[in-house]
Amino acid sequence: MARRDRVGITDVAAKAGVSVTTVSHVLSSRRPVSEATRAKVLAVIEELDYRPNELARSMRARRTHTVGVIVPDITNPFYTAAFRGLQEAVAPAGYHCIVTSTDAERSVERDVVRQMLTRVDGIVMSGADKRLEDVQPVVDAGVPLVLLGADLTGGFDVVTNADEESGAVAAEYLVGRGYRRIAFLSTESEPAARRLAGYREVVSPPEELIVPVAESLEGGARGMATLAGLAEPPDAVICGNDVMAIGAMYEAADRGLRVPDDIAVMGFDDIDAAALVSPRLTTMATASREHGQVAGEMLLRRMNDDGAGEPRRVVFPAKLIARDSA
Amino acid sequence: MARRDRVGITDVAAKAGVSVTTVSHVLSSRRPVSEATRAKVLAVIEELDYRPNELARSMRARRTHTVGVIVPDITNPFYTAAFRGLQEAVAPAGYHCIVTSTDAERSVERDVVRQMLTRVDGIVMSGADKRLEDVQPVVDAGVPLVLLGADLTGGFDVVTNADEESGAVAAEYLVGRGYRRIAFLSTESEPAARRLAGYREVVSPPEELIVPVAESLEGGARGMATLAGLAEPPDAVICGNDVMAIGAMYEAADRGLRVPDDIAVMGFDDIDAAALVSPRLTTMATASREHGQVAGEMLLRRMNDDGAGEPRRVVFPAKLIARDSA
DNA sequence: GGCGTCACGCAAATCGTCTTGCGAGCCGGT
DNA sequence: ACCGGCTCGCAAGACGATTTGCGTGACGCC
Repeated sequence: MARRDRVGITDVAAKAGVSVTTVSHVLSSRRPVSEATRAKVLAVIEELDYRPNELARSMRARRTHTVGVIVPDITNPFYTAAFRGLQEAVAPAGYHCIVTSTDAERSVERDVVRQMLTRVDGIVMSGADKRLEDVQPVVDAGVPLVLLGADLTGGFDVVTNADEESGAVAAEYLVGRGYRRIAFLSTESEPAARRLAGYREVVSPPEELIVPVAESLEGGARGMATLAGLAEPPDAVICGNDVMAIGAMYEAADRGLRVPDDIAVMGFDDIDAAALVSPRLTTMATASREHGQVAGEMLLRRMNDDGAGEPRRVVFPAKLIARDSA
Repeated sequence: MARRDRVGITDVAAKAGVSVTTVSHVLSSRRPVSEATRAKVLAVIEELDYRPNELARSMRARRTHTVGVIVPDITNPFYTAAFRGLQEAVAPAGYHCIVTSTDAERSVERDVVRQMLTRVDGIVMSGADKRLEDVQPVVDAGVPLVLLGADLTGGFDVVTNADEESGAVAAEYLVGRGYRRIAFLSTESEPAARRLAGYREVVSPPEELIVPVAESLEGGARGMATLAGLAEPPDAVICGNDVMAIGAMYEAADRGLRVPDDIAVMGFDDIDAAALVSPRLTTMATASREHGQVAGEMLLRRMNDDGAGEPRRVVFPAKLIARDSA
């Protein structure tokens, strides 16, 4: 590929008429350098557009100024926003991010982690269905780790969402608005299960009002159909996430049901589309960006202020976004 | 941080009772090794969970198996999907991705590029408003580059979208459906300008039908308001992107205008919400994921099959997603 | 016994930078 | 003339692996 011969520290030294030692010391301030030579060296560095080879530096210093980020699906807005926040937190400290989307494949994830271990200073793993065995290799390697969106306990920090509380808040909100028969469209995913649990604590519903569906637009629609067919249909429904909620609203519209007059609909996540559908969807937001930000800050601490210390756990509180659908 | 003492190649050699040379050779197959010792070495590697230090390897080999990705905003679904495609293309070849979201800040971008140059084998830069001067440093450094979403010419590959054609196709579609007065809500952005140009070639509209607005939900709404107030209002409107189109539909609904009966609405991008609003939005899709995939493949070629050769240019054709709003 | 092949070890060089002990000039002060 | 500070050069060692020329036993074959 004939990568153009990079200018090295020796080139700078030669051109500036000093030794590499001195150039290095100008850069690191590890030894005093006279103002005159410092200026000279900096001028040459500027002129030659010299950038120290980060690889060599990393090798010597045993730190790469890089953090590894593992997400199940970067296409999912939650992870995207979290990554954004994470980067905002670590970039000012000079850290880059290696990102890998694993499709939630455990084998892929394992390989990626192994590869990463020798090239990053810390790792952020995300995904609601993480197990201890998935993250153990990182802990064993002594690499700082922050878990995002899952809630495990081990030698690492955790930042997650108050899903259960969130489910409860949603239910309470509906109760407060006067709804009496509140249904829940649930799925098998971890967060949905916790949201369901929170809802249960508030309303103790008859089992027929809890309908398991697929985590999709169609799933939501089918759930709404099932509920509408009940002998005694609900007057409100909480859906495992916003996409399902939107699907449910469609089905309601198809059946001539008015939202929220005939049936109220709530979702979770506050995706972009939630504010764009009509009626605008009332939902429980997740502070995804803040998740990432906090994860980044925690990781920085572990990587710099020398990471020992108790594992920490940050849980983001539920946040209601009241709009028109409930 | 007391990173646990990593096992090195010497540890493996010692435990296997062979020399580092041999261990290295079973890994690289650069010299023949007897089946017996190869097995022994591999067993020890497994047992010790040895992973060669990628940094040292990269340094020696002068290649990092890492590509740098620069996007204006990773939160934007277009770039997210493109990144997904990119990763799908390069991961099988053993490449990682360093991703940085620059907020389209030129200064940030410049710094990031400089940092990246010493640690990646290739770079993908994206953003519609790239200028030659932004990418020149990469070319100068002799690092393979692929530009995504912008259309410049230089010593690098380009993959972009047929925005102009896309605008023309949208206009033709409306004409074909019998619409006669077709308006356009435009913004200052590059892609929007090209889409507008395509539309102009098809309909040669009176100037009053081209209304410049802000690139947002509100912008779309205001644009619709303006058009509705015209002495002779349009019967269709093409919006610079889907978000504006959705805003326009809202305003139409507020004014009692039925879409598409009273006025048809089209957008660009095919964002998630486009399929979720009602009526479902007819729009021109961008094959974002494919953009990334192709970019990845092009970059791989440059990095491996030894990159010389004519710069290549891939333009994705327009793709109409016909739904209910037009 | 001579010779060729195999399989492997040894040791040195490389990648580009940082770190450090040991001096060596130089200058000013006494 | 001596001494203490400064400023800087020299040279060697690390970081952890890859690569290679040169040997050297072992073994088999003629």
